[in-house]
Formats: sequence, structure tokens, C-alpha cells
Amino acid sequence: MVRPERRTVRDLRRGNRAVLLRTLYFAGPTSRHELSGMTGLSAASVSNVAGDLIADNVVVEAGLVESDGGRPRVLLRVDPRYGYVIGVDVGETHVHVGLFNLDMDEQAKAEFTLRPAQHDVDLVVRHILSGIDAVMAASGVDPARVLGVGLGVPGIVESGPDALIHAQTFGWDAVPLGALLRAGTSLPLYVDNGAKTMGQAELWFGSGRGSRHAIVVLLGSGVGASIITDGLTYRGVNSSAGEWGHTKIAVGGRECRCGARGCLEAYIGAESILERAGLSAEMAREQATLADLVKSGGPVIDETIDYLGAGLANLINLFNPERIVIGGWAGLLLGQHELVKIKKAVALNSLTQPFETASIVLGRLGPDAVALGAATLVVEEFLLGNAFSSSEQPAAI
Amino acid sequence: MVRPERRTVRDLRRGNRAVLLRTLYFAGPTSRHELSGMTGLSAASVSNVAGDLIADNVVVEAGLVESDGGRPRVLLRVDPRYGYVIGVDVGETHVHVGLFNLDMDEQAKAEFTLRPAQHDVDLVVRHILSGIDAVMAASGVDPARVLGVGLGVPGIVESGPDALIHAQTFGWDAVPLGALLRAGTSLPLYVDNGAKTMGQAELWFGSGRGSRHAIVVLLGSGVGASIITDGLTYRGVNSSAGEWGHTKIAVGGRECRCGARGCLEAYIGAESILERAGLSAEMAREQATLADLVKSGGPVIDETIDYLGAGLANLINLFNPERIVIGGWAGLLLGQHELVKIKKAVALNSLTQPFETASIVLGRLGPDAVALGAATLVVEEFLLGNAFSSSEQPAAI
DNA sequence: CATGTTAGATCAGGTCGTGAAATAAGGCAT
DNA sequence: ATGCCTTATTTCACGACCTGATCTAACATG
Repeated sequence: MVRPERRTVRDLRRGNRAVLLRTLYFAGPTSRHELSGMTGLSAASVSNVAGDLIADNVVVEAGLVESDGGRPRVLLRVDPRYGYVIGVDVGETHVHVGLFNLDMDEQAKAEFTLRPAQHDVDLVVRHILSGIDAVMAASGVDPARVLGVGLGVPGIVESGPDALIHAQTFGWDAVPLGALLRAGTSLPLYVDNGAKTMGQAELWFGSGRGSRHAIVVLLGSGVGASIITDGLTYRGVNSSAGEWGHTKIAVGGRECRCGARGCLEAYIGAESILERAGLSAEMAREQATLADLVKSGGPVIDETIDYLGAGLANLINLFNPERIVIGGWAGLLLGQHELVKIKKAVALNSLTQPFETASIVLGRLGPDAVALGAATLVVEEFLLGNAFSSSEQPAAI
Repeated sequence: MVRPERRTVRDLRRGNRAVLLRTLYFAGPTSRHELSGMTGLSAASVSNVAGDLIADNVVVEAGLVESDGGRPRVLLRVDPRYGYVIGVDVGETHVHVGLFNLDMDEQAKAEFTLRPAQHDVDLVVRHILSGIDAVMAASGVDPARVLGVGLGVPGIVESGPDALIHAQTFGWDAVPLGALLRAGTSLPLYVDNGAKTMGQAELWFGSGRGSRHAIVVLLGSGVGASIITDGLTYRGVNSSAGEWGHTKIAVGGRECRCGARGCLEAYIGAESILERAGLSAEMAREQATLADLVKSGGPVIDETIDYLGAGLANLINLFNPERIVIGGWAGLLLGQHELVKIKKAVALNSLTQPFETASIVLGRLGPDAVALGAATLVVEEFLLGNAFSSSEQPAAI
């Protein structure tokens, strides 16, 4: 029961301004003339709205380009220095903080390592806050130009002013991360699950570019997914959507660290793979050990591929996406060696029709994608061009 | 990468007209004053737009209601006789055709039985077309007032002018149902999967009323689901989304009639349940046999509940809906006897957070919901109030 | 330096939603 | 009956918006 909203004549301008800004942001330097064609707005309106954007210093002229014989086109672009955004990746072993300009060039970064099981909330909060201070200082950016902070965190994020976080692996149960950070900074905060922020990074700048319906899966120790429908990250009613790792792939099967049985993560999570292969590497060596295992192959890897194929097939059957991006360190490891087998396993487990329209590719962004994606949460808001829209966002505080 | 569209000042009116119409449609008789509050439009605009709608005969006045001491409110409502819509249910054993007014009161209906394995395309097309003729004749409705025909069909519907249908159980492979019907009628056609049309019926008029994020599952011989995100049926890139029945719930498990192994349908589809219980009823007695089995209980039913619980839990983990509606004859049978056990099984297999926000209820509409829902496809288009919007719709032809 | 060509700006015109003011339509007390 | 009070709806002037048409700017060419 969709409820479209009433619009006033002012909304028109806000909307068209956002259309122009977004086009400019994703297409890069473009002339007013081209913009008219791309957006459908009349040349007059483009001129008018672009004038606004320039007057607000959001957009700047970026050189001329010759136009056979006539007046040259003036290229416009979003001024990457109009604003800066901060992205934070709260992972199991680290806290990364990066400060980016609007072109997503990293201006400064700060890192903190977390010892396993050292996920004390206050410690993490301190790391985040001092990370923010550190990157602001290191970059020398005017604090007034920082548009906000995006955070990618583990577990389920309940959107709302407190940004309650439920993260079993951290032992966090309803931790009001938003409220805690609020006490230490006045920047606008956007909190979301790390798999979702990484998904948004791949969607905007990585292998997902240009798709409207895509799914980015994240395979590491944990298993998550980011579901993009209609170009937007789907969050569901509580923004916990996309918990793919704990969907059941084998009723009554292996026990998962979440306590239930037969979770996908219990078969394709990095730890589970090693465990099933009889290898117990301490966390520091986990990646190298898995790399060796994947390289040498064997029944456990084959079985893992079967399960991964079935899991991906379920996503294809349910969501009918045009693209599936496999990311996360374990996902890239598996994908680099066994993409063909994986695709075969997916084919076996999905319906022909949707299988054929879904291309399966590897993620293109490295491990920093979580922080990058978190920063895009802020940019997303910026591109909407209004203080706060009424539509649902990640916990915007 | 959402691409918002440019808007002109004329779109404003179209949009606000649609807002008013939709509010009026779902809220029933309402005064202009109330409409102003509900839509956010100013009283002046409501008056203005309502005037348009009345001039177009879409909306009529529907009595007065007193307002303590002042001028009485004039109630407005959509004229149910402004237009009529036809809904068609193409099932495994029948073709049902119904003609409804805009209040969804059935004005006439026609039924044809299909013998098992008698799914010859031409026969079905003939049934549909003569069904349309029959209900038009029986109702005596002016053909010019029929807004279109919605069809709920089995299998996967590729939206597009041909409305290609892939339905394994019918032996249909890329059947251009739309094109075939085009030859016999000039009414606008909207084709979609039957589980989706039924889902829309439950969403609009049944147990799903008022939810933005809901999932309606359909358990019969086959198993399907309709996923509602943001109040709209989610269709994915090819409109094949929601193929829940063939998601894998037990890698390497029971063989399914689709050829793969471990499909959910191989455990909770009506036929599979009977098969696992060692009962082989011919189709005509299928429902009675299952009813007996469910009533007497036993290990097969318990197992079925476990699998159903896991399947529903997967939906909850992935979509984080606010409501799950269990429909379909087998679903209602199971649900009426075992809803408590089902919920327990779901709880066991889903994450706490999303489980707690999802209420699980039984469908409220009977077997005619497929045709009713198909008819709502046409109404949905009517409520948008413009010839054809650019946004995706079911195969609108 | 005039001409041609293309990009961008300006302007008049029509549409829209809004707040304020006016009007309609009842009830109620006199 | 009459006039007043209350509430619903309509009317009106206004400002904001987008657009097509027209005008100006900026460059190349000969």
C-alpha cells in the first residue's frame, strides 16, 4: 500500500536540483547542454538550476571543451572540496577511519587494532572518536566542511536516534552506538551494517556500477549480503534485511556460532571452512591458511562451493537480480580460483530464467570498501540535497 | 544507482491527483477537510483537485456528515461504477474469470475446468477470451468502461509486450500469452504470476492491509511467495522474483519436480507432504487427504512444520518484513491447526531481532484471491492516474 | 573582420500549490 | 423567523516553477 506524498511547487526545484547534482556526481564533468539531454530538463532549467548550484559553491566550472565550430561547452562538475565525509569501518579486528573529499579520494586515515574479544563498547567509541579527531587534524579540513560521519558496523542496526546495535560476535546487545557517539561529536551520523556499506561501495564505484537490482555478498569470517533494489540498499522495516549468513541451507545441519543449525555461514564462513577441513588456525593466520586450502582444493572446498552455489541460487530465485557481486576476503579467495565451479553450482540450484539474467562477478574493491561505503552514506544524503528527506535512510542522527 | 526523474510543473498535478485518488480509494468516503489532513495538501488544493476528479466522473459525492455545529462535511468517494476491471486466474485445474467494479464487488464470473495435463495453450487462451466475453455479456457493462484485464498465471512471467510465460508444470516454455490474447481482445492486459496477484489481494484487502513490507506465501501443490517492499510487489529485473518454492533448504536433499534437489517445495508442497507420508491421492481428493493427515498429525507433519519454519525464517532474515501472511489451501490447512508450532519453528530458525518485528498471520481471502488480485493490477494502474507511468509494472500491454 | 555555428542566458507565458479572505451551510439561542 | 456562531469549502492574489522562443556570447573559418 504505497503512499505517495503530496508535492508542492518547491519540491519540484528540490527534486530537479537533486537530479542535476546526482547526474553531475556520477557522470563527472558535463556541459549544461549534455545535462539537458541526460536529465530531460529543458536547457533553460538546467541553466537556472546549475546557476543555483554554482552560487552555492556546490558545483564549479571545470574547463572548456570545443564544439565543432561553435561556442565551446563549459564543463561543470561537483566541487570535490565543497565538502568532506568521514567513513568508519568497525570490524572484528580493527577500527578504520577515513576522511574523503566528495570524489572519494582519501585525505587522511587512522587505524586501531582490536584484540579478539576486546570489543568493549567504550573502547570502540573512544577509537572512533579519536579516529575522527585524528583524520580531521591530519587533513587540516575545516570542520564546518565535514558533512557527516558514516559508520559500517557488524550486526543488526536498528535505525533511530540511538542507532541500537545488536552484534552477537561482539557481545553487543542493543548498544546505543549513535547516542554514545553523540556525546563526543556533533557531526551528523549515519550508521549501517558493514556488509551494506561495502555493498554500496561496490554499487557506486565497483563491480556493481550501473545496476538497479544487485546483490553484493560478503564472505569473511562472517557472511552477509547487501541487497540493492531499484538502485537503493534494501533495509526492510527495521533495517536488518540481508541477513543471508543465517538463512538455513540445510535443515538440521551443522551448528552455527549463532546457536541455530544449518545456517549458510556454518558452511561457507571462513572459520567454518577451516574447521570442516580440520584446520584450526589462530585468527592472525586465518587468511593465509584458507588461501592454501583453496589453492590445493579437495572435498571440503568442493562442498563449500556446493553450498555457496545453493546460497547464491536462493538469492537469485528470490530477488531476480541482474548482478551478483562476490566480495569479502574469503569470497575473493574462493572466487579467484573457482568462479567457474561456483557458477556451475549456482546454475544447478537456480531456475533457468533468473539464472540467465544474473551475471556473477567478483568485487573490485579491497578491504577498505567498508569504510568507503560508510562514507557514501553521507554522500547519498548530500546528493538528495535537502536537510532530511522523509524517506527512510540508515540511522541518520 | 537510483535515477530520479526530472519533473515538470504538470507532473505535480498528476502526482497530487494520484495521491488524492489513492487516499480516497483506500480510505473510503472522506470529506475534503479530512483529505487535506491525510494528504498534506492544502484545503485549497484538495478542493481544486477534487473538483477535477468530480468533473471527470471519477469521484462522486457520497452524503453528508454532521460536524458539530458547523457546515456539514460532504463525503467524497471513488465512483465504483466509473470503471470495471476483469481478473483472470489461470490455475492447474481451472480458469476463473471475474468482472469487478472498482469496489471489487464481483459483477459476473465464468469458470472453466482444465483436466490435468490439459494445458494446451490455445485451449487456455480460448477459455480466457470466452470468459471475458461471458462476463461482459452477463454483467451488461459498457465495454468502454472496462479498464483492463489482469491475469494471474503460473510460472515466471517475463514482462514485455509478449508477456512470455515459462511454466514448467504446464509444459509452457516461453509462451507469448500476451501476444496470443492480443489477437482476441483490445483491452489493456496485465499479466503476472498468480502467487503475486494473490499477494496483492491479501495486501490490499486481506491480512496484509496497511503493511509496507510484507510477504505473502502461497502453499498449495506448488509453493510461491509474493514479496512486498515499500508497499509494492517486488518483481526484480525480469519480474521473476519471489520464487521461494525452489530455494534450497537442504543441500543434496529430496528431489523436486523441478529436477533440482533440496527445494523447499519438495518438503512443504502439498504433493510432497502426501508423498512423504506414503499417501498417493489422486488430485481430486488431494485436499481432503491432506486435511485428514494434518488433523491426525504425526512425524511427517512435524517435519513439514520444521521445514516451513526454516523457509519462513529465511524470508524473515533476508527481507525483515513487518508481516508474513500464510495463504494457499495447504497453507491455511496447516496454519489453522499448527500456527503455534509454526511460529515456534520460525523463532528457532530466525534471528531474534527481525523475528520479533514480523507478525505471522493466516490469509483471510479464499481461493478466489488470485483472480481478485489479478484485477487489482488494473486498479493499480488506474490509481496512478496517468496513461502509463515509466515505472515498472507487470507486463502491461 | 564578417559569417556561421553552437552554447548558454533571458524573457514572457502558463501551471501549480498556498495562505488569506470570502462564502456556504448548518445549529442554536433569541 | 432572525441573527449569530461554527465549521467546511471555495475564491483569489501571489510567488515559485518549468518551458519554448528568442537573444546573446564565444569560438572557428575564410
